[in-house]
Amino acid sequence: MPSAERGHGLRRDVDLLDALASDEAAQRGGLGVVRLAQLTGREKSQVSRALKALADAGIVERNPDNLEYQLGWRLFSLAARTTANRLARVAEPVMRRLSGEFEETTHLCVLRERDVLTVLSVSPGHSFRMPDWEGEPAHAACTSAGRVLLMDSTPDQLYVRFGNAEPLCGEHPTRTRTVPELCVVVNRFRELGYGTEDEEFEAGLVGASAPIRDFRGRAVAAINISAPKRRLGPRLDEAGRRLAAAAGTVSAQLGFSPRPPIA
Amino acid sequence: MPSAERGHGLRRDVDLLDALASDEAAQRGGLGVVRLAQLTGREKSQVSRALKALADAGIVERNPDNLEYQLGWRLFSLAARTTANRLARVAEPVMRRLSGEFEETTHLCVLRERDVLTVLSVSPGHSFRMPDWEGEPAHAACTSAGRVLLMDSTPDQLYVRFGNAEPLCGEHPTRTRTVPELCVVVNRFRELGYGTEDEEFEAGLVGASAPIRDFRGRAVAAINISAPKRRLGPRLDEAGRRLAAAAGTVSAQLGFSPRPPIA
DNA sequence: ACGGTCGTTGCACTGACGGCAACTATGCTG
DNA sequence: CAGCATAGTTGCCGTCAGTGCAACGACCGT
Repeated sequence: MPSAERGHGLRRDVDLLDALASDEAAQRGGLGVVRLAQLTGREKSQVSRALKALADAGIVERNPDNLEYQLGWRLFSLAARTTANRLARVAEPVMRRLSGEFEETTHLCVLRERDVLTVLSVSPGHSFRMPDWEGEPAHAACTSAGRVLLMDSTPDQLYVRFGNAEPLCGEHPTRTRTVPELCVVVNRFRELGYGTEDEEFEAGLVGASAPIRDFRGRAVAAINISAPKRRLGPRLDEAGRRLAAAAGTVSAQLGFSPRPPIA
Repeated sequence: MPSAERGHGLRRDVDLLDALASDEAAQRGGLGVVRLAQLTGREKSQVSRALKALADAGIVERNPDNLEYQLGWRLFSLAARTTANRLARVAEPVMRRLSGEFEETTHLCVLRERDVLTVLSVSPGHSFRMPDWEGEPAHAACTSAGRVLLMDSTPDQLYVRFGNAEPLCGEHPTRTRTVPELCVVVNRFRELGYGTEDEEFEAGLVGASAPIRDFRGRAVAAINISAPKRRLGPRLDEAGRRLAAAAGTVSAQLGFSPRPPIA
């Protein structure tokens, strides 16, 4: 049996989409069949047929000249309907205000498996950094944003999520290496209402985060602000409180009522 | 024979995604397996399995409480990483048409910091696309394109972006020298849906611009047409309306849906 | 406890995907 | 212009993965 591995059918097509969203595809206008076959490890004939089907569905589009493929209109239409997008639309004005107040970049993050995904970045108007509002980069859950998103988890759930993958945060000089230690930190964050990080994710970088809750009360996202320690360090706890208030505003717009029914 | 038609594998899964993008799914938090089976005409067992695979790939997400599915972060990421690239592609043919109609050059502009960068220029004859994203000239935000790109900003944000750098447009005989004046102009443009300039950036030059929005509703670029006043002047408002319509076409291809974010 | 709905799982079947190879088209090189 | 290389499509057949049915477990309200 020469076939390396047989993914669950559809997962392979996702690989195609990922390849079409890669930097290489961005640099050039798109990607051809053979290149896509290389990138995904599939047969070029399969790639040809799969792409034809995908193009038929509008997921990808083809340039009639190059015969190169790119992501299609339907994907963008779908992306507009994701919860991440709804969140971003509600949170963006609040984040803009925060960015203006602190003159730093704020991020909107969601939790995916063991990673934190930055969905939206808002920089103050005069930021010198490029608009790196990438959707993709995923960080380990040793950031304040990640820990804030874990606030609702029980120790058992933390174990399920992180298994025995210790140390949790790789080789960084982090104080929390095991799940029990993470529980302690998360508990403190829960009582505070916000979380902070002090060079735990990256040297010289500090940050604060606060959870956004949906109508059910679940922490669905986190607002984060991070910056070099010498700039934000002294104001870190103030930033945390402001973030908590801002996150509360967003949560309210999502239908979250702080002290819901009952007790 | 219950089976209506058998699409090419993934096409059926696209039906699922479409159902998850429906208004019904947006109103409620998500959709359950049985409902999705009804909407797509598939077996519920198949829907269950297919969704499990899709969730595994990150295309959809599951609410652990309801067991309901909703569109996932990966769609958002794919689209976010590709919009910049797609922008020039979908805008180019539209701009070519506009150039032909008006016999003038159209520009595609993006906002960076306090400057407007021209990314693509289309003349009735040929088109020049700027290498990388670095457009060659950087104009102050006193052009119609720049102001159109500022349509979503609040006065506070404008202050953050431009600080106290007055007069805003250098020594040119411009009517807007301060941020409050800029706010007035921007507000008018927002109501119009397009913006115009009359010798404000350069003597003898008039122009019109309209904003292009991506799938998340952000004004990511502006489509602009500028020419000597004696040629374009009389048709300037007509040009503005045409630009707004053209920009709407491009926005739609970027997944922009005019609907407001949430109830 | 009961019926009702929702969601998952087991299992046999078959048709659609998987790979190989032949074919066409285009471009580069001597 | 022949020759070679690369890109892309199509035909073919074996087999594997999706399909449908039905049984099962979970949950909810009366």
